[in-house]
Amino acid sequence: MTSRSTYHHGDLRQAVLAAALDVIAAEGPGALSLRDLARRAGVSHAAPAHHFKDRTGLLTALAAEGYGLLAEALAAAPDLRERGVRYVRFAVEHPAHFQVMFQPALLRADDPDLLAAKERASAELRAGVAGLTDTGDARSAGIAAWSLAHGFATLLLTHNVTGAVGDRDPEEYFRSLTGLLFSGQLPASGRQERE
Amino acid sequence: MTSRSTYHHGDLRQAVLAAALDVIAAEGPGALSLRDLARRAGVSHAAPAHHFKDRTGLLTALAAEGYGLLAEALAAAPDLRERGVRYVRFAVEHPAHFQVMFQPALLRADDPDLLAAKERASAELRAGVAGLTDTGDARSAGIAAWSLAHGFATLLLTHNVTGAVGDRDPEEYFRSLTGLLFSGQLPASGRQERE
DNA sequence: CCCGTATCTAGTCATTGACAAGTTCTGAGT
DNA sequence: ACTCAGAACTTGTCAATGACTAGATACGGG
Repeated sequence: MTSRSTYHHGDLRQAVLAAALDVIAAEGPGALSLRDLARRAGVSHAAPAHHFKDRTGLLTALAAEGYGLLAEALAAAPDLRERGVRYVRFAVEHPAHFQVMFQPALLRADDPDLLAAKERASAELRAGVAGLTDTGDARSAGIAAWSLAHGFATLLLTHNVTGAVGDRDPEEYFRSLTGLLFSGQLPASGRQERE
Repeated sequence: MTSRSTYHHGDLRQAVLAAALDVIAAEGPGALSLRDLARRAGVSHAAPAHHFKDRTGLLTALAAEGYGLLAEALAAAPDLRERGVRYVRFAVEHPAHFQVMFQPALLRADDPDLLAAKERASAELRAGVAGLTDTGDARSAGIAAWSLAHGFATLLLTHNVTGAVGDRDPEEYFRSLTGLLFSGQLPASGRQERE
């Protein structure tokens, strides 16, 4: 990709997005440099700006893409637990997207594409608890489930549970976690001594 | 703080840390600039570097401070649920610390102070599930509880549950979430239709 | 074939992080 | 009280970056 015979790159937008994902996954969003991405794509230093306006624009495009992928990943899940598993799988398979999606400070919050994609993903999340309305507060139930999946995914990506998960498949581990929770093994309100 | 009669600032380290917390809470870690912090403290542009080596050093110091504060906040909680509530409270009251603590890419992972503080906080987290060993896998139970609290805290700080929480106290809302979970209101494995 | 426009290049400026070298102050030891 | 080693801070500098502007090139509809 370093040399290029034609004046036009052909698919610079996708090339930059792909390179950005690599950089973010490896070194985080802070290490992202438009000029570096331009070099990787073999174009001049200002070329990426034409597609994304600025750094924030690029990150916003990535986040929107991420929400779209998440919506796809969650679609047609058989039940709530499986939806959680897919949420975790998404985070593991798309760590760069996931990171950017949940750092509002990096994004243009009012971007139309971002809002639309976010709404699609949000609808999928809500669909996961749509059938639980009569057993309690569906919205709260959804937030509880989302918190569990999101927290596990985040801790996973920040290397805070690597020891416990070990060689096990993270998705499988998460499945067992949900089993643990809903079987009542965790007496959250039970008193206990300070060790 | 803009003018200063003495050659030495007196407490530049603390001044820079405090200013950094303001910036991060308002605009995220990416907006952090050592030179800007120097200006706010009324010192020359290179003064902060003497205390923190570089940008990563500053962020690492903040993260270490954060883990110390978290360990304090969790200490002597009466039960697991209350420990979760305090975890959420910590995130709400120290959003800048919380953000930095869970972005490994920003930190020097092998920093001794960071590791020590992290270990203290980790010990407090483990203590929360120390009494549950006979009811199941204590480590997994701990990770489940941590995931729930961490996920809710993260979603809260990223403005992803503001609508649901509304005017309610986030801590109180989280308390009710744990109640929902452990009362078996959430049939995670129950089949359900696609809406 | 022509021209409007999308795509990309080249040049520039202010800002930043990092480093080096020099200056001012503090305080421990005698 | 004196010295001096080192901590705290300043000044100067360099390469890299984001953002902007103006201009060159190529594509595609009419």
